[in-house]
Amino acid sequence: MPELPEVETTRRGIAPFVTGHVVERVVLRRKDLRWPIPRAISTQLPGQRVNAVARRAKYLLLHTTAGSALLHLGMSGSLRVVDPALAPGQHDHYDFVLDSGRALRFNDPRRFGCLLWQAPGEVHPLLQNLGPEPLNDDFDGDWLWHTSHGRSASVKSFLMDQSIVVGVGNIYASEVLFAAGVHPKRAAGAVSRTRYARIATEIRRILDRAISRGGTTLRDFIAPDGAPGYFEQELMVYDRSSQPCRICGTSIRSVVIGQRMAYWCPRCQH
DNA sequence: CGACACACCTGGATGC
DNA sequence: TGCATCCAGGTGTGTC
Repeated sequence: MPELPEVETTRRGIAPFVTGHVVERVVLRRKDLRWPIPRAISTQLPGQRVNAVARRAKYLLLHTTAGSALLHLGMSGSLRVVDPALAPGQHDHYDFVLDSGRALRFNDPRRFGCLLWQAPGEVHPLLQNLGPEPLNDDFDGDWLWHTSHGRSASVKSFLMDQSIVVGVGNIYASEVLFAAGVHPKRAAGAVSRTRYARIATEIRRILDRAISRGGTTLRDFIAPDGAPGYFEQELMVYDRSSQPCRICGTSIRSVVIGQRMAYWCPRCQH
């Protein structure tokens, strides 16, 4: 489900209810999600005050002085702030019960998400091989251009590789390449420096815009307050197979690239 | 290293 | 209505 805009929407939604509060209790209704939930979540986290709710790539971090809880939403995960007395649903896998009398509750039908622990001063292995944050200043077209040198894989797969740049998933990869006028199947190493500058600009613009719209809701994404994301209304190509291009009217096409569906306009993209 | 297929899991949509 | 099939926003792992 969530790409960077949905994770950032989630972060902003929970932060006011979590930051500065003590996690009084952790309720685990399963012992594992994608991976086993480490003991530290039960032994270290309770009693700790959350100093900040941060995001790195598509991971959320709840920082405390004892360490940080590392959360990933996977494909179908979502977080909500609830009354802990509210009966949990079938896929509500854990709660962090706060001293405010509220609870942060995680729901994830497919269980591709994870809940892990990062000790103070350490960087979790899952965070060690990540590329730059696309909304930070150290990311630009020249980084993409240099990194793409000699790569034969498609530019769409390249942009979705989290070691190249983080946060761009299947929806926004198609949207970015449409906006930049680049065919998704083009070899990453065959895209010009000028065109990468445009791609970098569009990544920033589209992710920013999607965040301001509360993300994209296609099937089941909800913000912590229960609101859907409104960027779906602004999608130019994603999930619009055989519908007219919003720019030129040509029928939008789809093709599988790297096991994922890609969408593009045959007239606007080359 | 890079490229790629596969795995994990459930639920909704579709087709017969 | 029931059942089979396919598809879905992510990403680590194994193989070549």
